[in-house]
Amino acid sequence: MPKMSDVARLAGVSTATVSRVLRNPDAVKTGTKEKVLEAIHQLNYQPNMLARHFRRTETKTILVLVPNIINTVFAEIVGGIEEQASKNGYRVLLRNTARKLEREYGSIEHLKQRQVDGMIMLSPQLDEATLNEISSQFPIVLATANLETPKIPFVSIDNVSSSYKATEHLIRLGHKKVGHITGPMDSLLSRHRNEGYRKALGDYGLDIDEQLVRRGHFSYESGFEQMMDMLGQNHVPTAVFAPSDEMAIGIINAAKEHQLRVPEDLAVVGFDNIRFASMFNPSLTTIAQPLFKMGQRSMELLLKKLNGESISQTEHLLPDELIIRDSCGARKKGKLLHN
Amino acid sequence: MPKMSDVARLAGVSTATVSRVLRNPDAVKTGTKEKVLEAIHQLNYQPNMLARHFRRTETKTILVLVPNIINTVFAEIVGGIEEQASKNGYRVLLRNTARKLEREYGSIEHLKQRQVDGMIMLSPQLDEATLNEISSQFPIVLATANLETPKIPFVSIDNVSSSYKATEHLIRLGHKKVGHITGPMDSLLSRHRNEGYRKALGDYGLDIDEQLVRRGHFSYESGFEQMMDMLGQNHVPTAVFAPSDEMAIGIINAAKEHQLRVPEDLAVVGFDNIRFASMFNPSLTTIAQPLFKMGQRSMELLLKKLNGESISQTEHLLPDELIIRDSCGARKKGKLLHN
DNA sequence: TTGTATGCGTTATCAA
DNA sequence: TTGATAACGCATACAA
Repeated sequence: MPKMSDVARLAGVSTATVSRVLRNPDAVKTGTKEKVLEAIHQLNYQPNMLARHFRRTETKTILVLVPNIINTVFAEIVGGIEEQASKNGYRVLLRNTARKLEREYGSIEHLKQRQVDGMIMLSPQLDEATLNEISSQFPIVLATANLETPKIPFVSIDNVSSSYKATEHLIRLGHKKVGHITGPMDSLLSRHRNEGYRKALGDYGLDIDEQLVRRGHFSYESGFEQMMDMLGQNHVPTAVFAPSDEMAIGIINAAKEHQLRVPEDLAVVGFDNIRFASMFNPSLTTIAQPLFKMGQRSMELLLKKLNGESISQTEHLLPDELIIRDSCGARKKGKLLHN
Repeated sequence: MPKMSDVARLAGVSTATVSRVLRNPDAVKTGTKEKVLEAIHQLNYQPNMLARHFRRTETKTILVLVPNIINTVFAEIVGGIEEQASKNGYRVLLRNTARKLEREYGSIEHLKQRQVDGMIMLSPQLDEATLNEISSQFPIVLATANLETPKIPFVSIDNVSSSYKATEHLIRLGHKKVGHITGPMDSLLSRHRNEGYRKALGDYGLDIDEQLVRRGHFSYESGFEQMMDMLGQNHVPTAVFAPSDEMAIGIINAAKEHQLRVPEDLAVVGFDNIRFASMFNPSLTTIAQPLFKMGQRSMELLLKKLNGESISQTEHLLPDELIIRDSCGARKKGKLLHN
């Protein structure tokens, strides 16, 4: 492997000049520059990035902390981050936390050891105080995370209003008994989605029937189980809002087990608009989060931090959208009205 | 940030000793070791990894090249790689090629510049000659890839036999007109799956009806479109083998559009056993690839290469499994038989 | 078992 | 505009 000094010798200049040609070409006379470039080409020289990183104490690498890479929601965000990062000469280091708190803590070591220049945390579980502490020392950005008192830039959607919108949609379709299976309540995001649901019911003068509100954790299984249980009671909803599409599918499959038709006997609205939402039968009415864009935006914010630019705003709520498909019954209703 | 010399001073030893405590503790007397560790603790010293990497010309980082991170198949393999990597002190750098050949080429620069110690390529598109060329210079391993003349370690399943198994299953259920929608035929993997399909038909004395063999590219859309087209003809299969679950779902939805019942009117077998396969209606009979394990194994092989161990075998075919669910009709048949 | 001294390849400072 | 040279922080060969 040729090194800078080899290039310098061949070009008849000093290593300093070679370095300049690479990093600050305008500071070198055209003639010398050409000689150097020619030598670089001839030797097929590649700078030793390890030396450069060491010398400059920067890695051009960012760390992305993912609770679960197999989850398509996170995978899509990572896609957006990766795209924006490589566009700007940054590389993406991936770390799966498997939702283990100690792994989130562990990632701080990476930053301290200067292994990465910054970090994006997807749905972090660390408490705000700790996050603020980290953020005061290193460039970090959060995604699909909300903060009670935002001091760190984060990218999300407005989970309260989106859930409101989803629930309202069901209410407007005439449902009085709208149930909800929540995400884990230690997550602010879940609490927000729960809040939006309750607010909508309240605004439309509907009482909240706590028997129709169950606790789950975003998964298919929890949706299926909670719904099976609910349908085992004599007290049954005509519509359910689920905080994830996976859960919505679990709910629908539970309904099918009980010989209920969806949407005729039970209307369901999900959340995320995963790829399979449109392939499922019935296709899911759901809230679409702009996941890829959220990834891009997170990286943009991190780039600003890395470049020392100031970020005026910490809260970056991207627009979500209610996608109306078949699971809520709106389309069938529409057809009936037009017949 | 305290450095090694700070620790050395505080502990009253030389930097060499501190370095030894960190990297080769057995070479240091217990007493000194304790002094040093105490100093490290007191100063909250973290080694500067950039310096270490530079000095040792290794990064403890590997590159994973992914055709598409949003695809759950790849995401799951990456999960396995990540798990095995972090278990062994390696970090995973992710690079999305978006199936662009130039990005695969570009990744070679990463290796040349010593930015990573090795690379795992998922379903690479580069030709074997180029791959061999890279492999002769750098530690690389391939996953979900097969090679005509294996010179590089790769992890895969036996795509011929698995497809044979899937097709055979349909034939044994009594189907004579078994169709197949292929993946892209420039991929050896697709050709293998096609080969298994043809072999099964041949072995069971069934003629291959080329009208029932269509070309697709693994996607839902291609499955849907090709099946819609096939069902538009007067010449229709009673069973179809699809080389991906997404495609199988597309096929099933196309069948539903044509008022066909699955599996009664059309039996379908997919491939991959994605998470959604069991949630879909009907649940998919499919070939399960041990994706997470394949990721782990790939990393294990790369670790061997990185440690200079010899790899006796280049071909690592992991066992796949035919998962029988509802889309093929075997369960219903079984029920009938027992009634 | 420990310390001394040197170098890894690049970049930044300073002087020319 | 260029060159000489000194770092950057750690690891190792060699000496003690």
